[in-house]
Amino acid sequence: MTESHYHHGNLRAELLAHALRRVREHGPGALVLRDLAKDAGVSPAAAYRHFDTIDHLRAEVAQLARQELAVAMLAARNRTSRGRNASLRRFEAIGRAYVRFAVDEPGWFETAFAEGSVLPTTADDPAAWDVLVGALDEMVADGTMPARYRESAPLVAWASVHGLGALLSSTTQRPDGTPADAAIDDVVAGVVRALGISR
Amino acid sequence: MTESHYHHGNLRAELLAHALRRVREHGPGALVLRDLAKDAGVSPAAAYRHFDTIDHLRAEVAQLARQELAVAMLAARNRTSRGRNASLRRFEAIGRAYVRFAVDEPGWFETAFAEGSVLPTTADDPAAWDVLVGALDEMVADGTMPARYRESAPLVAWASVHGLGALLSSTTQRPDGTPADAAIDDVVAGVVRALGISR
DNA sequence: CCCCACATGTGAACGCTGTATACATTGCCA
DNA sequence: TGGCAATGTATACAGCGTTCACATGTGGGG
Repeated sequence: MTESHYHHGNLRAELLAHALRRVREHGPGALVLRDLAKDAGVSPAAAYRHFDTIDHLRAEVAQLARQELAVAMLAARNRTSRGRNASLRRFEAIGRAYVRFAVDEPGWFETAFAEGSVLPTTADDPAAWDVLVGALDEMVADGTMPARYRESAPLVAWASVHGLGALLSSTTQRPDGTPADAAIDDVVAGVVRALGISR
Repeated sequence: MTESHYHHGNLRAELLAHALRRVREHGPGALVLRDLAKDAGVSPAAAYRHFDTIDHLRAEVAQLARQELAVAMLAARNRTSRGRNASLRRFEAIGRAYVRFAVDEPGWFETAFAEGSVLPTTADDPAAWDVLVGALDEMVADGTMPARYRESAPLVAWASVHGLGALLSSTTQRPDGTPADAAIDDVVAGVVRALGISR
C-alpha cells in the first residue's frame, strides 16, 4: 500500500461533510462542486460517481441540515427540567430552539429550506415536525392543552416558529445586543395562547 | 427615424418587466441576465448601463415582488365589507391574502424573500408590514383587540402568515383539491386567539 | 444650424460554473 | 491468478456573469 490515494475510500461522506461545513459558514450559495472536490483532494468529475447531479448533493445536504435542526430541538427538549408544567416548558423549549437554530446557524437554516432543496424530498425526514407533534401530544395527554386545537396545532406552531426563524435568519443587521430573544419570547407566548393554553 | 432601435429608450424598465414575468412563472432561479437581454432584443452587456450587478437587478425585482404582495393585501382589505366586526374581518382578510399570495404566486413569493434579495434592502419597502400594522391599530382603536398585545402583535401575526406561506409555497405537491384553504383558516384562527381576540 | 460630448448599445473575450466522455487505476472475487 | 466492476483522472464543452474597447445615436451650447 503506497501513498497513492487513487481510490479515496470514503469520498461520498467526505464531500457531504465539506459541503455541510461550507454552507454552515457561508450559506447555501457556497456549495460549489469544484471547491468540494478540491477540499477532498479529488478531481471534480469524481463527485459524479456518487451524485447524479449537484442538485442531488444539495438535497442531501439540506436533509442533513434539517437533521441538525431536529437534533437541536431534541437537545433543548431533553435539557428541560421535570416538575410543574413540564410538558408546556418542553414545548416552549422546542419552539425556542427552532428559532434559535435559525439565528445561531443561519447558513444551515437557509440551506435546510432553500428553494429546490425541499422539493425533491420525498417525505424522508419528518424529524423536526415529529418532535413538535410529540410535544403537542404530551400536552394534550396531561391536560395542559385542550384537545380541540390538537388537529390544527402542528401547523399553527410550525408556521409561527418557521416564519420568525426566516425573518431573524435573513436579517444580517443585528443592531443592539440581542433583540432576537425578546422576539422569540413574544412569538412563543403567542403560540401558547393560540393553542388555548391558559397557564 | 428609421427602424434602428440602437437606442432602446426604456431598457431598464423593460428588463425589470421581463424579469418579473420570468420569476413569476419559473421562480427566482429563472432570472438569467442573458435571457432578459434576449427578451429585450439587446446585447447582454447593455444591461450594465442600468444595473451595476445582476444582484442589484435581483434586489429590485424582489422589491417589486414584495410590492405585488402589498398590493394583494390592500386589495383584500378593501374588498372586505363594512359592518359588524369589520376591523377583525379586514385583519383576517389581510392575513389570508398574504398566504394566498404565497400559494397563488409562488414564483413571486419566493423571489420576494429569496436569499440575498432581502439583504441589500435598506428599509425601503415596509409596505406589506405597514398594511398589517395598520389593521392591528384599527382593531385596538375600536376595542376588538386588547392593547396589551399591541406591541408584540405585528411580529406574531407576520411570523404566522409568513411561515405558513413559506410552507405552502414550496410544496409543489398539491394532492387533492385545495387543502391550503383549511390550513389558512386554521392558522388565521390561531393568530386571532394569539392576539387575545375573543370574538 | 452644426457639432461634439455624453449616454447608451455592441462584440468579443475572460474566468468560473456544472457536466459529459474517454481513459486510467485499483480492489475483489471466481 | 486474471479480469471485471468500481472509482478516480484528464480534457473538453456550453452557459453563466462580467469587462473592455469601440460604435452609434441624441440633445444642447457655440
